[in-house]
Amino acid sequence: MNRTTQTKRTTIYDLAELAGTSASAVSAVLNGNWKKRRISAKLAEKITKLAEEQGYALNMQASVLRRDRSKIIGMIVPKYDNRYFGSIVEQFEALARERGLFPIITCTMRDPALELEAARAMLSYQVDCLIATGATDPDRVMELCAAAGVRTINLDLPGARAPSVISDNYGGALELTRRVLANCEKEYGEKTPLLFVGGRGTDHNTMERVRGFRDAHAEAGVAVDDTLVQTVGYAPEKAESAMRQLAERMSPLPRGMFVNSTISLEGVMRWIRRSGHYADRVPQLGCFDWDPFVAMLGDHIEMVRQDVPKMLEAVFGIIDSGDTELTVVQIPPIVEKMG
Amino acid sequence: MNRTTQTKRTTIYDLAELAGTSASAVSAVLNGNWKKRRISAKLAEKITKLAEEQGYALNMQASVLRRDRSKIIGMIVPKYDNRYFGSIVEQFEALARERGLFPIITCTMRDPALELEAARAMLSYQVDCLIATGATDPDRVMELCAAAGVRTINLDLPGARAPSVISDNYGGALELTRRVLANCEKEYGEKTPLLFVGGRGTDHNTMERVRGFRDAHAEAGVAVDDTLVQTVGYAPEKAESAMRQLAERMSPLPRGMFVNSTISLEGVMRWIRRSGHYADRVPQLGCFDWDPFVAMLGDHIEMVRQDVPKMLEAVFGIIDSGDTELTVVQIPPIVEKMG
DNA sequence: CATGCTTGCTCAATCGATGAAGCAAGAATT
DNA sequence: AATTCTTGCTTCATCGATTGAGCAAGCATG
Repeated sequence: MNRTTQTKRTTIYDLAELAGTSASAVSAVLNGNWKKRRISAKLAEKITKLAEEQGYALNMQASVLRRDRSKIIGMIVPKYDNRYFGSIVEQFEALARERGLFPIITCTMRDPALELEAARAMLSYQVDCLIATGATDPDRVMELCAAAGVRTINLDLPGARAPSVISDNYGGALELTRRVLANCEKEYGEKTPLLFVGGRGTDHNTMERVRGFRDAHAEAGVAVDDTLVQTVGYAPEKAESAMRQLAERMSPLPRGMFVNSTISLEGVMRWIRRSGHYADRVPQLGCFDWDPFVAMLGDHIEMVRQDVPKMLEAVFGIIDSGDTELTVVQIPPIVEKMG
Repeated sequence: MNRTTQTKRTTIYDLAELAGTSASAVSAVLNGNWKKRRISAKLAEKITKLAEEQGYALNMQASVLRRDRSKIIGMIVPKYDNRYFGSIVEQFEALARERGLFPIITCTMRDPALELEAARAMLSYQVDCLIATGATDPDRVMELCAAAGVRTINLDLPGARAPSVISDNYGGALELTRRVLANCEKEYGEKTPLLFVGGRGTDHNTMERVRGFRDAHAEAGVAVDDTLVQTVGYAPEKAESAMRQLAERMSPLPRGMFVNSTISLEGVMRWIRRSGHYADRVPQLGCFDWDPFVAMLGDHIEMVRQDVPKMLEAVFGIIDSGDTELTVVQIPPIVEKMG
């Protein structure tokens, strides 16, 4: 049968027959430990050449089944619609590959049920390790994995039962709020409280950012009413409708805002443009997360950029060291200069 | 040993022993064809309950090894740093999961070598089908896959040897150019040629877009000099330096531009802001690709949004039908209204 | 010349799931 | 009573790679 139209793939048994040797020798040569198995260089070369000629490709399913470690590393991630998660995934793939690990990623659309289903699927594929990024219920994921003897690391959002790598949300929010407050004062000559929009009131990051937001206000001697904290979810639509409702109940609207993610900012900006509420004077904005085009939107926006390279180095640092301590590593985000 | 601290995973043999039955029966029950195998409902229920209790998870490596089809579907994708590829990946995952397929995705960073390496890795994992998205050398990928009897579908960029689903690049570019030309005329009262920036001069999409760009100019009776077509690559830095160099050689600069992707636009916008060249009057822009924040950048930007949902429906349509015809399906992109 | 060591391999069990083939017990048919 | 059919399982080979154990030939040592 012609090699290019074959339907059966070449296996080590095929190569063994062609080389007039055993499958065992072929396996040893192709997975690199032929020296340890005392295969002669001559035979090794012959087999290698044959494998190349025949377009042999290892069957990972068979290989993983036999080995104790799969060298597959999984990640679940909420969405691919923003630069933050996009760069997390890019970095993750690069660092995994560097270590000879095969990365598989699943996007959960922020759906807790999908999160667990995805984790289960990854366990079925025998991942050695699972990174839960921005998981709504990291501890539940961790539990599933623990039952299968698979380690977990939380990224972006911390969990109580596995090592976590997150941004210094409090610190970033504190600094961001300070800057926006300062911009407001410069622009309007008075100290007024900002509005906090976006994020889930129940997630750790949002709570920490709200804490930073409040503390920066306290520092400046500005009181923050509870209605000014609108943790209505991340989706643009939710931020948009929160703004709409707020505008009905409050006048004048706050001079500035702390928007919790670019994705919420999308909704806020849409509302600002459509409603015309800030037509006379643009609000001073702060956004927790970075996007190149947001940075170009004007000189009234400050941004915090989470330090994705450092975060992923920390994650792989934990993986490499085999650490299982329940540490929470906090990586300082970068507060971008305006303009 | 306690179930929660175990290191060995539960297998069908463990369940068989606990249920006092055979592994074969357990397998039949758990993969759903116990009716066909004439297992009694009573035993089925018992096994199902046991599996649940023991937190049994199928070992996919073993299962795939035995079956003829893996139900794994692969995709290679250039980058995750823009909305277009982000939504492609999100849609891909969703549609794959809908069909009971397990999606694995690899990002190639636009590196041709990584592209092939990634394809090889996916073949090792026995993918049933591989989607090559925006591949620099789709035919080489296709060749690799064909040798393993795996079907390929090209997405975004067409290949000569596998079915392809792409945008109607010519039509989109034609309409986009028309609009930007019209905006320029409205704004400046005269018909002048636009600048085309970004993309690779060798890739099909860019060539088609340039063709649309030229034809729209011809329609309007405007001549396009070759120096006005700067297909210098997609990266922001490349677009930026192309602008810098152009500004040294050309004065006045074009009134408007056709920017070939948001990622190139990032560089163009950066240059515009830094150089101050368009400080007096902003250029009229057209961008082939959509981004929510770009849409907010001002009323001088027109955008073409590729119809990702339709494109992926087309891809899965081909997969579902088992088609192998060398068709190129062209999906019309959506030309967004300004503002 | 017997013994032990080294070199260069092969054999066969194994990983976990799958499914064709087969078998035993009871029910239905002739 | 003998036969066929049906039900409800079990047995066992198989997928492809891995690896501990073992074996034969060649060489060195006492």
